[in-house]
Amino acid sequence: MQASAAATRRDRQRVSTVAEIKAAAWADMRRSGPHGISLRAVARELGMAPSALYRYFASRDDLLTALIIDTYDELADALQAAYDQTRQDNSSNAADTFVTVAQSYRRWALDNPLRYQLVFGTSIPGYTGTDQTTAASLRSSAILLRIMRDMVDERAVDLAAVDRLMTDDLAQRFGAWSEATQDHLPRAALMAAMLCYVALHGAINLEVNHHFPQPLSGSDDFFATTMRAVVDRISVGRTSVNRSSSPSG
Amino acid sequence: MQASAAATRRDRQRVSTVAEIKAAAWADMRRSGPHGISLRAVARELGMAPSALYRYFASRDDLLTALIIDTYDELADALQAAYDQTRQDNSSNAADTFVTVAQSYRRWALDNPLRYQLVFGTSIPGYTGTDQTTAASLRSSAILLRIMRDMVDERAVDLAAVDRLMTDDLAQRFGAWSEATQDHLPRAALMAAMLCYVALHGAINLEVNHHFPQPLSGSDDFFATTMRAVVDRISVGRTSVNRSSSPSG
DNA sequence: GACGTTATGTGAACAGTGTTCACATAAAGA
DNA sequence: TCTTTATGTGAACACTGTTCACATAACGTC
Repeated sequence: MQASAAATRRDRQRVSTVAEIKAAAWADMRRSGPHGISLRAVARELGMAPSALYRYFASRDDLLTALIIDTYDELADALQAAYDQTRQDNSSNAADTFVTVAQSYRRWALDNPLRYQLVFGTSIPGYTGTDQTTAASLRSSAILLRIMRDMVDERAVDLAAVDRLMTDDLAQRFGAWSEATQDHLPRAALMAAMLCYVALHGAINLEVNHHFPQPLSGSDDFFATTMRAVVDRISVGRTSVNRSSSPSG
Repeated sequence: MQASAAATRRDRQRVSTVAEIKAAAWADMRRSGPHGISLRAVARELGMAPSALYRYFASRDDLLTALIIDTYDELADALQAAYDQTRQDNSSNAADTFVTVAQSYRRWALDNPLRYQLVFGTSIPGYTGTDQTTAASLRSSAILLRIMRDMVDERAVDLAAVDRLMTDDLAQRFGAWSEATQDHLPRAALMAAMLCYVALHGAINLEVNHHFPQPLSGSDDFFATTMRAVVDRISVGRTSVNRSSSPSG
């Protein structure tokens, strides 16, 4: 009887094989696009029969789901790292942190377009397993909500102004959401977070999918300015001014 | 020799067959998802040999590209109709028109999720033919720019404020874009349009792909309020106030 | 009208795919 | 040592997109 971490040798072999399969699948995807993954190609690369893969993944879609979950985790790691690094530099406020984390989000998406498209594109044809994938996405959104918590604590969010935007229906919906969360962010803060997230997602998604107009392609400033603008929209005492040529630096 | 419109009977037969193929492809997609389209299934549905389809489309990807282009046109038609209808009601200003057109955009996307995902998801594995598809997308963006033109004419956009947001690099990029367009919209107006478009795309894309938090699922108000907020962000004399429970009505 | 040309459709074939199944074999636990 | 369990094999099935030689029907032209 060994320690439960190492477990039996066969167990260790198993996780190693699973990792190999995933690695080969990523390599295959790098060649054939997000949906061009082929079980047989993966099996060929590992030098085993195609049917052997079914000992590790119940189907091709299951393999894709595993890759999606890993990708969510990877994104969350990137965001968490950016958050931690910016926060420990205690000269910057929460609004700056948001812009920095948003930029690292974009950087990750542009550096890993395949991973991004796998997660935020039309993932799986019959997309089952929505339970697992949405659970995996929670870590990323938790980081964004954490930043909003910081902003609220710093009195940086104009909660009254955002509240004034909401209809009765919206106030009720965000109120319900607020009560469902652990740390009860004010409903206006959740609305503010959604406003930021919508802009963040829209900008990145358009850019990764090449839906940007030519003159903006590859512009770091546009994204930074957009994030600045939206965070300014929900801030107290809107004082956005002209910044030097590279606001990301 | 007949009129060039009707052309020969064979030509008429051809466009009819093309239409039938597309219709069968849409039906197939309704069953098997955006990427589950099968040439053989389409051929089976039309009662013809699979190889016969190659007389009409050079490949499966070509068929998909045709569907994408048709979809872009369909979306542009929906936006154009919303624009025309709102503008002829000359009591509403351009900012209202933007919100209305944005809502019809969202409505179209929610009513036709497959079409939407086909265009804005990870379209074609090796996505060739970007030339044709981007050309087809121009009609839709032209409508949004047209609304921005209306807003500028109504002095509704705070061009100075938006200009103050831009870095030197951005000012140059948007300046180049402005000179490249037909009616020379001020660079700040183009930036303002992009800010609106980013929010519009982000909100719709998240909702269609089910990336919204539970309490917001199916909320018309959230989208309307978000669009209001972003258009207010770039407007002169920001006067956004609480509206009645259904701002879309 | 008849005649060559062009467009359209057929069926077989090829290479590839995901998935299943009966079977072998190596490792693990009793 | 013996039984159970996990892992791997190879053949098979039912698909897929695509190509090719071949037939046929409609067309433009003489």
